[in-house]
Amino acid sequence: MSRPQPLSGFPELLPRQRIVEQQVVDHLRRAFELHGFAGVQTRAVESMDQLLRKGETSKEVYVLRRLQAEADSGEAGLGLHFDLTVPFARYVLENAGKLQFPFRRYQIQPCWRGERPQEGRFREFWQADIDIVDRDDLPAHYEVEIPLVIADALRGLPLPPVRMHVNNRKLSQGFYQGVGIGNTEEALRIIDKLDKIGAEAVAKLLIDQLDATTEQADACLKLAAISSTDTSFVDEVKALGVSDPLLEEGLAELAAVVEAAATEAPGLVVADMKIARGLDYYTGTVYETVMEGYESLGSVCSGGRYDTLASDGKNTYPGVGLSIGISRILVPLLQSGKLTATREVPTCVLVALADEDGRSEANALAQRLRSRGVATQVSPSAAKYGKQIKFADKRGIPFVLFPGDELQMKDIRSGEQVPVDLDSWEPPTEDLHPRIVSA
RNA sequence: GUGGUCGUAGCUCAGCCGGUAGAGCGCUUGGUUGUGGUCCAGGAGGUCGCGGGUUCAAGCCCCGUCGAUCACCCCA
Repeated sequence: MSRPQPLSGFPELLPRQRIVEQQVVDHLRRAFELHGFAGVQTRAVESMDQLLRKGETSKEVYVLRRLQAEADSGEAGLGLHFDLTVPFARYVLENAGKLQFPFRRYQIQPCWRGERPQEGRFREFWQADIDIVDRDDLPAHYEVEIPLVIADALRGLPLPPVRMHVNNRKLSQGFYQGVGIGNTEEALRIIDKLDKIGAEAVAKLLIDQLDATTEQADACLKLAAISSTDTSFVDEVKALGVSDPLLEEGLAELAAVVEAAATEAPGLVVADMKIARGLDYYTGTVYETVMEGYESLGSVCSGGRYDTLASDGKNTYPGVGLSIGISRILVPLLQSGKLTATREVPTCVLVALADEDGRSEANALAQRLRSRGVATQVSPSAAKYGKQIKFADKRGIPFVLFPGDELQMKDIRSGEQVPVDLDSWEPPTEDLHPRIVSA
């Protein structure tokens, strides 16, 4: 068979699926802009040292190579970006003099990682990222605002409900140092495995790798077990009897996030003390989001606060951000048929053709509709009307316009056909553009 | 990157102990001489993912490869 096969991890959508993706992107973009975020695009490519700057986190980076390059040419190594946060940090430093701070931006672009693909996990995928960065100091209220923007953006999309698990690294690390554990970063990484390997294995790791006592490990696990949809977690943590200034700070910041979310986006956020995040540049609030019924996909929207990701030595630009995994969310829903579009073309009206001589007249009719924003195309041939209707039906085009002395518009779903005044006719709002529908 | 499972028509799948392929849906033509969807009758479409091997004979067995998926890893 000479038919080309797909490339592993590089999903391509059919027109009907792409319509869904486009509308999701449009919706997110509108929502971000309503919150005052400016759009930014960065190049696909970053220098390797930039990409690996923050990373012992051995990300699988796709490296760029020129075909004609000399084997030993000392070219600056280039690679495709694996997220939008690292390029953005670079962008902020590069343009710091031209940006106004605090700077809020959204960025919706593909990312690449050379990992082994799985369901919801690809080598090329789209992320929608929002961040707010400031110079030197970033007020904590932005850690409250960012998840609310995401909640607002996700609202109105026909997706399964999501729940955002939130923690604060100050809280966890403060707690760990409060109980006397030295390497709090490593403790976080170990706690992060809790869901996967279980409490006993985590305790063993804490004891073996960090020389924690049984009591210390036990305290860490007790902390990790705490979660609540309101601020009651604060008392639960305090009841563990650990005191530490950093812990207090983290508790207050997390309480602020949870409290605001509980009123502005009820049901969205849950404080969850076992959320740690593997990435090491997070310094405050951290977020992970799961989609109901699709927990196996992992987090579909993650992020957090980073104080030192962008720093040129003189100035630091602390920020907080969240990335929506557009491909991770959409591709599984599209492939399983849970999500689709009302049609596979933008066309709202098909102008039927009685005979080929009528084509220029039909073109003129189509243009009158287009001038008022109604997507219209003319029938490909003057086949029997039954065939022309079928042409529209197969694509999901809702209306067929019949030419003649009296113009008639047929809604091919209901079969209803009525005379129309073309210069005043408009389709029902829900038919003007394709819509996303969940099955 | 490591390991497991799977790969037959556009789609979903059947195919016995190896004997050179079948169904449903879809597509197409006609019944229906400009109005589709239902119904009826016909038709087209497969080098069995690809390459090699074993065999008189391979969709079926073996090896490799590509793709899908799962676990590890990591994360959107």
